[in-house]
Amino acid sequence: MTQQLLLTAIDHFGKSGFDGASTRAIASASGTAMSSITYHYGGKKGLYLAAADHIAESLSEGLGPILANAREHAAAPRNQAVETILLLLDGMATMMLSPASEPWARFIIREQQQPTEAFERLYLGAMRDVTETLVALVKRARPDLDDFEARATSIFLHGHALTLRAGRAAVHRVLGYETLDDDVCQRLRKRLRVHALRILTEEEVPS
Amino acid sequence: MTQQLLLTAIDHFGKSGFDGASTRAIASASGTAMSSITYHYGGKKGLYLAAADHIAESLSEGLGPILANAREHAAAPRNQAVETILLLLDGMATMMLSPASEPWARFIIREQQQPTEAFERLYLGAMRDVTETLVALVKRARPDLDDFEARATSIFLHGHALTLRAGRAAVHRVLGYETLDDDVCQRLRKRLRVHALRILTEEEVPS
DNA sequence: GTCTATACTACGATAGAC
DNA sequence: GTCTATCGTAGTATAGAC
Repeated sequence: MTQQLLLTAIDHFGKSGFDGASTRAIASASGTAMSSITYHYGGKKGLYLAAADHIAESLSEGLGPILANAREHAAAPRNQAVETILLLLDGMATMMLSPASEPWARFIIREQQQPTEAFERLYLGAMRDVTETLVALVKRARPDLDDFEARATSIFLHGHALTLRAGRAAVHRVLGYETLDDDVCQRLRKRLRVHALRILTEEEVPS
Repeated sequence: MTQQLLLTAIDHFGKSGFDGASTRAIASASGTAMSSITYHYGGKKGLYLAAADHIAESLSEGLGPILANAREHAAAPRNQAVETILLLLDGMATMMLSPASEPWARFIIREQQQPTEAFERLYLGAMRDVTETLVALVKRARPDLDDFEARATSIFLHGHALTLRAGRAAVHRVLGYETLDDDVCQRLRKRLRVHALRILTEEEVPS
């Protein structure tokens, strides 16, 4: 039951924000009484933070295999580092394109605009692993970049995947599709791969 | 007074969403009575839509000169098209990095996750001009791409600027800065330019 | 542990004074 | 055009039955 309460909470908080979501509605949609939120989580804020923790856990689990693989190649030779980054980015893009990510991505994006204690938990619990792994790989793939440039590059690479969620409504409009079917998703991922490859390939030094 | 009401509304709706924001708080922060919202906008929903319209107008005005320049170069030769795109992207990045964009960007990002009638107004009133101009320029810069590829490329290029707002909290963490000063912003824009340039340069065909 | 009942606060809308 | 006053509704929290 507490599991269902968490899933419903992520959905409602993501859609309406902390203030906009109502504990009555969350409890009702979870098939229980509102007072069970008080019993299990101590109140609305406790439920909100528990929802953030649950997202962090799911995220870590979802990217777990890819992240483990990426960490193994943290000291890999350059071409292998590039390929590892492409794999990681494709995993992130696949998540962002999946309908399953809609509820928790909404929650995270909302927290990004106005971070609270919940963002701290999201970042330390799951996001930091991803970003720091990505930065390490970028440094491996592009040893010519300094620390800032490598971090900025990581942000923009990560941003390719993020855009597919954060700008979803615009993506639909620009492509002219009301839904993104498997074929479209695959073509978007292909394009993302091409972009990343070009960004990760060191510039030829002109004579 | 109705101007102040709109600005406050954008801020409150952006932060708390439609449900979470309260007309009492908006009116109070604007130095007027709640009933003036009913008088001027017919109610909470009317104020929300008026806020979206106001954002669309501001956005159009803000990017106006750059967009006008971009449209002039819609049929420009390739190198010029690339340079025009870089200019447009830099303008968008500068907006996204500016503290002034925080309130309305929050509003738009929220609408992107769960579009309502307000997104329709934002898109048709301002965003479509930007995206369609960008798509036309990308086709000019990369005639080797088909329609879908050009649109996907436009989305990801646009995404570079979007990421600076939508993932702002993560940007702070990854870079290790609590605020983005002028120097950091300039280096981020420089990096964005490098990425865009690489993406817009046609691949050499390997023998 | 899960429910119902209730206390208290804040919401949006509206009527009416000025 | 802007204010105050008020109505009905819905919010969170809490107490207490079972």
